[in-house]
Amino acid sequence: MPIVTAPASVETITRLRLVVMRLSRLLRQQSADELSPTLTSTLSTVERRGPLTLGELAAAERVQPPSMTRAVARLEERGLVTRVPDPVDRRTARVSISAAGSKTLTAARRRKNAYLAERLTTLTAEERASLERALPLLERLVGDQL
Amino acid sequence: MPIVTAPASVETITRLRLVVMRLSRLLRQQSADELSPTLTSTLSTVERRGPLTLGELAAAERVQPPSMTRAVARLEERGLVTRVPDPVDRRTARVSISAAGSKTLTAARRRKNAYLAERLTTLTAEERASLERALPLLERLVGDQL
DNA sequence: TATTGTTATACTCTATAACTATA
DNA sequence: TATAGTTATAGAGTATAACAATA
Repeated sequence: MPIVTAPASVETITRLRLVVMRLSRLLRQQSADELSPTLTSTLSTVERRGPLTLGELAAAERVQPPSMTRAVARLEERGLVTRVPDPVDRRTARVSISAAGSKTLTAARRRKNAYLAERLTTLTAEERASLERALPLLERLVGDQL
Repeated sequence: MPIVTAPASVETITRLRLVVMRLSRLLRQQSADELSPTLTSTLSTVERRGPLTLGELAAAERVQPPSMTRAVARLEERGLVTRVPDPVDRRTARVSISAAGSKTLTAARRRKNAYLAERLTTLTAEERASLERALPLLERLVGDQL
């Protein structure tokens, strides 16, 4: 471990930005037919963190409330989430995943993962381990709390 | 190098997908006022790989030709790239970065990097090193050829 | 008044399909 | 005919501003 904590280099940062944008584009294209990355991410958060208000969801997904209104409306149309009005504060409702939502998410995950998994086979086991070690760091970068 | 190459776990792949989408969203938001991630990425490719035809650019950025037509048109409007018609094949032209384009890219890089760099300060030097090791692997995942 | 969420509107990015110009 | 690129069109995702309902 180095003693001096040099800041990340300009080149590293630039490459990180570019590779993230390109990878996200690839993932978005790949999922054209199914649940979009945006809806998948939202549905995953609903599944993982239980019933949430729209505002909490927007904060978790780091989008503005109108964007989340739209995303939840789509998920609801497709029967993947339900909204239960808060009995105390009638301005809000809790969004929960439905049985169909869980099922859809599982199936979507399988297909989406298959695509990435196929690309990951080009890496050695050691390289994949290296990638796994970097994963929590990326998550901290986006402020992901498990 | 290990003998057995265990496949990446479902959980790892899922997390990789989600974190990439969230990070890309964060980066896109952050650059609302300046050069968008799409234009930045395109301009970076033009800078790095020299004069390219529109088709070559589309392939490099992994978008369809109409998307690239649009991106290049925007960059051209803003004087960041130039198109030089191919003297032999008059259907095509070579796209090059302009002096203004280089200048803009450098400035954009500085601002965009500042944002990511700030977030990277929450990592230890060792963690940043870990992230740097993973970077080329992510690049291979998207098929980035330097 | 303040907060939560929605509606209205606009813009970027991307795609597919159909077309034009050139080879 | 085949290829390179463009135009037409559509849809997702996101934002800001203005609004409505409730606290």
